[in-house]
Amino acid sequence: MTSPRARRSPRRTEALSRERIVEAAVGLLDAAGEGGLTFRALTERLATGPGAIYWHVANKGELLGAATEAVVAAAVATGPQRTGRAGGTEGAEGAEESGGAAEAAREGIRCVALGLFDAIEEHPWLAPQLAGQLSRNPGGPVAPRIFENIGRQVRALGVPGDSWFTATSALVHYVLGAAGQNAANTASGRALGPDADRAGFLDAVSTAWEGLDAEDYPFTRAVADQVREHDDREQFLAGIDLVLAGITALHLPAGRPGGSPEA
Amino acid sequence: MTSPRARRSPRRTEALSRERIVEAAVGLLDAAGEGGLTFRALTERLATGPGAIYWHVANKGELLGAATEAVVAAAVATGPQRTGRAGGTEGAEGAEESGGAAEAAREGIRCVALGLFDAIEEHPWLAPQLAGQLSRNPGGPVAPRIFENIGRQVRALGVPGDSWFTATSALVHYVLGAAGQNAANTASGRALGPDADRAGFLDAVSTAWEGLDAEDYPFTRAVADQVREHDDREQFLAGIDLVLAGITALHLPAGRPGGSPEA
DNA sequence: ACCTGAACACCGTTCAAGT
DNA sequence: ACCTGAACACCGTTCAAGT
Repeated sequence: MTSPRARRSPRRTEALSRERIVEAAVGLLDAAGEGGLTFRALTERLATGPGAIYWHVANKGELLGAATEAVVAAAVATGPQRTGRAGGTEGAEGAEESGGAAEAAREGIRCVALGLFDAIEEHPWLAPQLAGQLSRNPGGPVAPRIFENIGRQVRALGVPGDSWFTATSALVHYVLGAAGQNAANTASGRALGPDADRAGFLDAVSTAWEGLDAEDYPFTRAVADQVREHDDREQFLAGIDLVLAGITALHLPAGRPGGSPEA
Repeated sequence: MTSPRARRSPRRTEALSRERIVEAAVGLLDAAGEGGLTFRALTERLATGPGAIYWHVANKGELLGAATEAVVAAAVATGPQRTGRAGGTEGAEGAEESGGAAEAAREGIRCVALGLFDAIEEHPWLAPQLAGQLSRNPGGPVAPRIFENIGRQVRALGVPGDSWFTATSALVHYVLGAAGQNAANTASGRALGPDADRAGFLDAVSTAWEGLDAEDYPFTRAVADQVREHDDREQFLAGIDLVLAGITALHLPAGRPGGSPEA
């Protein structure tokens, strides 16, 4: 209007684009959760009006979907190179020793799963997004992306073709369920206070479970102390291994390429 | 009317209570999804003002939590008596034959899981609720209720105590992940049109997956037709059995009380 | 084509006031 | 104690109007 030059807004020009909008949306979601994503906060952050955003994006739902897709794509892309304990299996392609390829596939599954786990923990708003409206647009690329990455490793494991869908679905469902639950936990932990970050929250849950009615909740009470001491990632991987063991037992031919000694 | 004899007075008196409010909330959620729960719709349905509702309920979040708890409680309570294929194992308590108790425990797990599965399918708004803010109030009774019901059967299975938490967590996570994903699917199916109820939606997903890039999504494309033909409940139970097989392989003593002949 | 910004309908929540 | 209902701040979305 008045002066197209030099206004004290740090990023006045820069040209608005769908990519920049999605980027800003992810930033708002990370900073303040699902409630933090607002068209008004977005217009302020991007120094525009709502109409400009609606030119690039149909509505809030599509924006949430695009943010979800962006984060998931980044997560499964960088998954294999993570710094966590699930690295160092680059011999997967050439491995031909009995069970070597299968074990590499198992490591690959753990990698993809951990990538999603970390992404959901880093962006807790992802969990309900994936759980509640992932398939709002079934043609959308986020469901196939997860499915493809895990499914390839299932195939490499040696699972026969008619069990691919069952085995892959089970893994994906476990990953989404576990990671989602975990995100809910970390989110609540933050809400309790930034200092009592994680241990404090687990302690609160554990104490609450110990205080349950002894007659109605004997099992939950008995397990309460295991809640206090468990490690999230470790527990998550233990669950993955449980599903993998089930796949090995039910879907792998008797040759058990898993590498475990015959018993 | 004002007469106490009056049969079904849709509104008027009836005395407002927290229970009646939660009941109405579930009705609105079932009818129109999460967006259907509105204080204005609630006031109209209950013939009151918003202040009356706020007298019994702190805010919308608490109302959603109460609705979730009510539905989950009903689901796990009626689970064992369902009409589905997972009934008829009332001999669990007295069974002493080798493996009989363990197999009964497995059936019990399938029952509880199917109860939750059906509840989420019947109330699709439950899925993000359970995934995203189940542990918003960790002392709340919904997480322990699910955990307790599955955990007891895990104990009955013969899993040693120090694996209870791992095994039960894996089962719960799978159930929540699978049921949540399924609810998203059915919800999208309804959105596509009431006539193309379920098969039409699966067909759409299958076709979309077949149309994916051949180089980026070879596995997903190869599995597309299995998507079209699969049955939700069957697939869900197959996943349960996968996790159960993993628990048997990793956490059950060598005596394998599962009933399978020794090998 | 891309952007502006006032305006609209609707939402959760509050609160002085009633019984 | 329990309920009423106007009012408030905020939200997603639209659209005539500008460049």
